[in-house]
Amino acid sequence: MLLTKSCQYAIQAVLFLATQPKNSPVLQRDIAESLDIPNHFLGKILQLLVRNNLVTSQKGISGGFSLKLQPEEISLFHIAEIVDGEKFLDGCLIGFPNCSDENPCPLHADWKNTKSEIVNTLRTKRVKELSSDLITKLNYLSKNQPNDKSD
Amino acid sequence: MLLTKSCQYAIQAVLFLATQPKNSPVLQRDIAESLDIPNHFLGKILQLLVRNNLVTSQKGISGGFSLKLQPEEISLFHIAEIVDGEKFLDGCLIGFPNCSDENPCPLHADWKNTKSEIVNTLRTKRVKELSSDLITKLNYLSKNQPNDKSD
DNA sequence: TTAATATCAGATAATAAGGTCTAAATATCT
DNA sequence: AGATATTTAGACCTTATTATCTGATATTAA
Repeated sequence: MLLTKSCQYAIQAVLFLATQPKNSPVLQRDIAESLDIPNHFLGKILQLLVRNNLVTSQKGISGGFSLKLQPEEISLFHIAEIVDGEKFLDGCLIGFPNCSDENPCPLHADWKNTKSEIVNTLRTKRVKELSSDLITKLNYLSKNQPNDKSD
Repeated sequence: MLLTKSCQYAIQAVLFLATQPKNSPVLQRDIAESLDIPNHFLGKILQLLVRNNLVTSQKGISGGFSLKLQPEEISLFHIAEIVDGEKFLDGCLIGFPNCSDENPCPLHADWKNTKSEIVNTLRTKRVKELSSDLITKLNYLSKNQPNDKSD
């Protein structure tokens, strides 16, 4: 898996927030149910996003989460860096220690190339244009698998 | 991590076997020490390769492991399928359930494209041409980090 | 004041990675 | 032929990491 579950959930949650009307915080529970993510696991992830200024939170009645940055400012790479760490795409494909430009493994050049394409995709894709696509998906989910994992 | 450690070790081991003279089995211990792989973990992986007819083993004195197929017949994809499972590259980048061509997540098309490139690389790269590159790497390793993890 | 909500520490479960030990096979030596 | 040392095979155990759950605390709108 290229991205951890935490990271996948984070991306999903941010995209989801972007589909919701701004200025009206969304409950963690609603996010979890809509996306079929374990509720409390999502909580931890959202806290991380809050601490990193991607999302704001509001406690108490009519509280919840909403995006802090504009959807066109947030790239998927941004989210991945926060959740999976800055070097989430570093490392040698076949696990050689000390694999580098100077001491490349037999696949170094190819993998480096592929990685830069992936990074490019993640940097280019921003929440704004992705979130609209998400709505279709959510409709599908709500029709085909009623969520029942939350409490 | 795209490939599990087991898979990375498997690829390293197969490449290493390809650098050794055919018809003279290589000891598991020697493979482990040369590549700095935990010896007994490697054992398990080699057994898997044997069961899948990629490698042959010979017990007893002057026994060891050697390639069963020709180095030009073995692609990295072949190894990855055996160790990480046939669907090691399936699945949605951001973890949507039911992500498919019919019900794509917002990144489906891009990720599908990237995956097919990765598959293409892994299918194209065969042990023959990669193993010679490996020798350079091994020389570097032997100079810079004497291996001491084996028993 | 209260109910609703996020926050946070910590426990538990699942999976990946690695280790220990014994059995089975086999070339070599006598 | 039989004993022996060497080596792979395999069952089982431990550790590390990731994923998930539980419950108590802090905050805040009503």
